[in-house]
Amino acid sequence: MARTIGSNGARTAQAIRQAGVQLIYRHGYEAMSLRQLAAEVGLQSGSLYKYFDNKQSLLFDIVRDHMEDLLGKAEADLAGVEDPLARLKVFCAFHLRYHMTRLAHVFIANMEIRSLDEAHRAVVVGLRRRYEGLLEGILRQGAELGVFEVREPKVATYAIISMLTGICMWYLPGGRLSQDEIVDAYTALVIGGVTGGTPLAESLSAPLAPVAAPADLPARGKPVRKAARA
Amino acid sequence: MARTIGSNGARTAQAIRQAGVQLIYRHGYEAMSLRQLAAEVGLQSGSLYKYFDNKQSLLFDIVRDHMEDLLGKAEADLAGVEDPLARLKVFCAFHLRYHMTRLAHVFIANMEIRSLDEAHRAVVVGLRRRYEGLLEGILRQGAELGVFEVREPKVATYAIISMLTGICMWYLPGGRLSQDEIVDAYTALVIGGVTGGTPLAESLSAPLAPVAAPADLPARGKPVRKAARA
Amino acid sequence: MARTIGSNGARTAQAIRQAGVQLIYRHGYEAMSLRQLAAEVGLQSGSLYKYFDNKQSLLFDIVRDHMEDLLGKAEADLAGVEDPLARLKVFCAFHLRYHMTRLAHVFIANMEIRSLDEAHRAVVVGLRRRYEGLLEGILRQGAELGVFEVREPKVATYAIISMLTGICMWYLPGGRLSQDEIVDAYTALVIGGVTGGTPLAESLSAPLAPVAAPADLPARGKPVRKAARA
Amino acid sequence: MARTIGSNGARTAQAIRQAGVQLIYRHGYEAMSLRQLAAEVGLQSGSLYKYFDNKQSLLFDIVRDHMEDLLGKAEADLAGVEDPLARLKVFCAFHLRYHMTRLAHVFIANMEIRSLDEAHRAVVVGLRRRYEGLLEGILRQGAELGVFEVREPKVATYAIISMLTGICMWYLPGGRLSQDEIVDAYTALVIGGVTGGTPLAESLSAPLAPVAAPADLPARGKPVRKAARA
DNA sequence: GATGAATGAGGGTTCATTCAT
DNA sequence: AATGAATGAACCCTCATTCAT
Repeated sequence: MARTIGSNGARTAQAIRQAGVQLIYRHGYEAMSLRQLAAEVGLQSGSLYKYFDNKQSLLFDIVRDHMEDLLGKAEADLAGVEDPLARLKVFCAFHLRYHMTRLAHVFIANMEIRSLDEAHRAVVVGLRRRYEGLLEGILRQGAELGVFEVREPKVATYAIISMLTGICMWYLPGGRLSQDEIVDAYTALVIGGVTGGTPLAESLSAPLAPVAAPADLPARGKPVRKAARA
Repeated sequence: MARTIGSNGARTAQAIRQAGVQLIYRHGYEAMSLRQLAAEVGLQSGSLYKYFDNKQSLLFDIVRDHMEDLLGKAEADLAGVEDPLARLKVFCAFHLRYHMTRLAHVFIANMEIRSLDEAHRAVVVGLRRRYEGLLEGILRQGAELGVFEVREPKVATYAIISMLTGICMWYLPGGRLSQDEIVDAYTALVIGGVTGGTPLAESLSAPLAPVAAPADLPARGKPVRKAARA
Repeated sequence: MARTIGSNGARTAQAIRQAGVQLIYRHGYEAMSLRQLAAEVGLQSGSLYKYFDNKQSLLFDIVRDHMEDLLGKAEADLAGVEDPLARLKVFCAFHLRYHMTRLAHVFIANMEIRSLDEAHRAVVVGLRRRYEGLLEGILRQGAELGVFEVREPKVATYAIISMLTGICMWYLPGGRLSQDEIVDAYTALVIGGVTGGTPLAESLSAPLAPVAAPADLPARGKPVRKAARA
Repeated sequence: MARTIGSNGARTAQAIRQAGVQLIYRHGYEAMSLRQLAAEVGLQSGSLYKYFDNKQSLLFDIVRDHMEDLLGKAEADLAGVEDPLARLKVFCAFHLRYHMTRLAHVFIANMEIRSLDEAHRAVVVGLRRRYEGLLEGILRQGAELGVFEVREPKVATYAIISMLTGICMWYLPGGRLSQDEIVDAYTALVIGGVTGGTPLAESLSAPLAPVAAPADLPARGKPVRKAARA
């Protein structure tokens, strides 16, 4: 019944993960050095490699685990709710609360996708697609049932998720507004947006002049002479 | 009327700026190396220093110039429009078109603020505040006149700007939808959101269980042992 | 009793210090590159940073340690000697022997103070002041007791120390003269100087025309456009 | 009788020389950059090459000209003075006044010999030898005539020159002491030293323990793997 | 499970110098 | 006489990573 000393390993692994999340959150993946991380958990930097294969996989693990957690919890919250409007409210509330509770993870998952290499990014993008699919499904269902007025469910999905996720750019626990108030404020915007507030008489954008394209926007995706990531 | 063979300062400066924008857009500021940038414009990396003081100031110049341009053009577009609803439509259309036309600049300005050092970041954040102020003013004015139903103008401002700005995460020129269609879709969401679609019976978030806080979210702002940016 | 193959931290640290002293001695601090130093001890240049924080601190460590050693040993040699003349002889002998034995350190400590940054220089200058204080104390004591004839003890201190230290500009072990002979020769000059040889009839310098100041000597301390040292 | 505009060139050359002296004096030859120098005289750095072949030759010109000036003026001052004691006084006074008047040149000539390449250094060392020869001649002459008591004229020469030259390490115009007072103080030390003050009973250094040689002083002149300067 | 010495590549940056204009 | 664009080499330094112990 003796407690194995070795269980230390699991604790260290957890400490690394937590410190990694905080460091990436605060400085960015590229700007975080493994020396910093090691110092944070009281190790030599070389010792970190007992706990991950390389810096990249640390990021991937964090982001993947986060996305799976997000997806799983969202599905759990939506389970059993049938009505599209109710489902949308549940989704909004879940998304907001989750983001307010896990600022760091969420921030990383949104900002550091670019730092993932091809293969890892594909996995994460896939998970993200599935998560977006939840909302898109709700919007399509509601549109079919006539309760939502959404012309472009795909666009609306991106728009709503961007809006809700934006909370992690300004929210700080202990601010003036309670989480409930924030959820209400955001949800009102979403519900209003998809149930059509004041009807729009005609094309809103017609009379406006287009913005001229600047010179420095050549064909996107043009390859760089040397790959940025070895 | 002799044409200079290779060296034309102004042209080189412009080429550096454009290549810099593209490289930062595609790889991120931290991940872009000045050797890469120099290669892109056909120079030695040391020669770049004829055109900027250091890597940081290149980023700052790009972001500052962009923000001032954005702010100036927004104000120009709004000039003379009085009605809050009309102003809101103008704002949405302007913001979206601008973002669709300057994906790279916009993306950088949103993603790389973190890479700016203290002093530079303050300047950019100030410009951003002023830009947000435009929208917040519109929302407050509309709320006072009773045409908008917005409980928390600050939150609504953040929410709407996040939503509109999110377009630079997915939009690619030449897609299925025209810029007009995209503007319409987004604008409908915004207008609906602030004019209140279907009224919300009661607090929307009440019945939902709060998300448990994860272990790895200690007090934010905890100092890192060694500053990431010297 | 296993012998480590290659890596022995303490030994490497010592090797770096020694090679650093030699390289700075021979080429000067500014002219010595860390690549050179690394090559000298069989390392990659980056590996040196396990052993010091930066090039500047390597220099500082060398100079500070040297000055403390010098000061400590001088005080030890003088301990218990009371008579000013005897103390002066001890000081001369100590200083000369020390300098003949540690040419490189001494040379560095005298030539590279300028390469130390503000804070480090202050420390070293402080140590140097204390060392000079030893000699000045001896001269003042001797003057009070009437055994020395020294009008300006401060000037005499600088003069004597310059004279004695100058040995590191020409001395090479194995030369024609033994260390004893050299010590005797220098000490005779010092003792004669402060005990007053042939009395000086009148002001020695009066009849001589002053040297005209050259044009290139404006007010000293005029600031340089850009600081040499960041 | 019109003033040629081109005479500007000579003025610029002079300005460069003066600024160069000041910059090298204050920062050291290695630490001075040609950009700094160019800025000081209001030129582009490339334009400096109209006035010298390279950085090295700028230093050489400064040092050589200074040494020749020093030597010439010393010889002039000594001309016609026959008596060794008088000659010694003249030498001391000349040397001190010259050094107090040309701090920058003198400092450079003493500190930057190491920065001269082989061939240039040889020239300067030759001039320095000739200058030392003046003093050595005086000492030998005085010793032969019995007015000086100098066992090792070579050592005494080095010692005295080091002592006198040391003034440029601390002297600042406008200090407490006049140049006359300083000259007197130093000259008294020199004259006393060579005319033998209190006779030294026996070998002064005999009873003192030798200083142990440190480990970091291998054979001097050991070549460096790579030449410091290309 | 962890150390600590070391690597090798690459980072941003500065420099003396060249040369067409 | 001077500019200003550019070079190419070298600088100090940091990094992720490896591995014998």
